[in-house]
Amino acid sequence: METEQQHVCAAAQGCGERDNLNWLLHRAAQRMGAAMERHAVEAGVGIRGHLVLTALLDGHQQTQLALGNRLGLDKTTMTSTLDRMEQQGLIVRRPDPSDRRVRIPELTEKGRQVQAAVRLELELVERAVLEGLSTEEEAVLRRVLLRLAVPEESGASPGGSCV
Amino acid sequence: METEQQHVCAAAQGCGERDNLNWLLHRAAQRMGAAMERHAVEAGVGIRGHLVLTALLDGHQQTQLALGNRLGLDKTTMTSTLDRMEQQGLIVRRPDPSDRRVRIPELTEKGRQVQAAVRLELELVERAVLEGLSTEEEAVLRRVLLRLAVPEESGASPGGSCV
DNA sequence: TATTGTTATACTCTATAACTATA
DNA sequence: TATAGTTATAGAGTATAACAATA
Repeated sequence: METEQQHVCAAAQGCGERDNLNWLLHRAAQRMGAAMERHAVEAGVGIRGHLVLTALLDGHQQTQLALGNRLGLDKTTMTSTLDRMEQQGLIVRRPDPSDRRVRIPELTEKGRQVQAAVRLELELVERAVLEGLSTEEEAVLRRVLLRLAVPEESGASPGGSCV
Repeated sequence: METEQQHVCAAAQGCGERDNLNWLLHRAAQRMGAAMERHAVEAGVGIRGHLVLTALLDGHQQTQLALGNRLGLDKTTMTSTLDRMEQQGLIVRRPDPSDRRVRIPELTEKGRQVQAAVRLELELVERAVLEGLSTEEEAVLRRVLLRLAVPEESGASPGGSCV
């Protein structure tokens, strides 16, 4: 019916959703999240749980609140997520002697193993999704997304790497 | 306590969430969506509604199902979204004489006005978010995100533009 | 009085299934 | 029998507020 030119995009103001950066971000996140969730759950934890496991990997001791702020999780979300992970034996909550209000989440050996296993699965998904991109394109993507996701720190660490 | 080198990122496998492409996408989408939602709601419709309005702008007549597939919305989500928009007088559902099962959503004049007003607001947000990026960086971002968000079409329309 | 963490509550988004009316 | 759309329901994700223990 409209093979000729397929409409010239309504008043030169873009074609709709494809020019909508917010939509692009949400769709991309939705698709990638769904693909990863499938693989992660088979390996014993959701992507939310894996995110927390990975954040705990570096050995920094931090309160639940600090961990939530770092990952963009509400403290109530943090509680329920850690509840499930503690039941699964992936983490423990260690009380802090210097401040008896706080609890420091820490990886268990099982948590470390599950993190590593899931990480391999997720890397495969990520690699498949990024296939065909040049090294530079991927670098730009990561750098810009980091700016959008963690705005205040992008200027603080100009080197780009995490040291 | 650890000013020296701030930990060398746990076994060279990345610093955690900042190397997690899925997390970057979700955080970026979450932050941008929140910023846009605030501005959009003041102008009379949510970002979800504005997305639908914009998709209807081009005048293509399409069923609710087709519209939902295009935007990545479930048909049940589509129904409730259109319900609200029809109550607000932003769209009408026109029955299709050739197939009396389907209903074709169409913009009203008010819908067109609200779309334009909200669009101006959202463009300001988008511009603020992208501030500081080079033209090329923004182009790469949009192109790559489009590939992740709408994979099958990225190869079908090599020109990049939407004609 | 302020803060950490928990619980309760609610609202949105998403997905599934059941239902209708058409085809 | 299959499809478009609606409705009902349930599950996550997210946010707010109230609360207990502690600072």
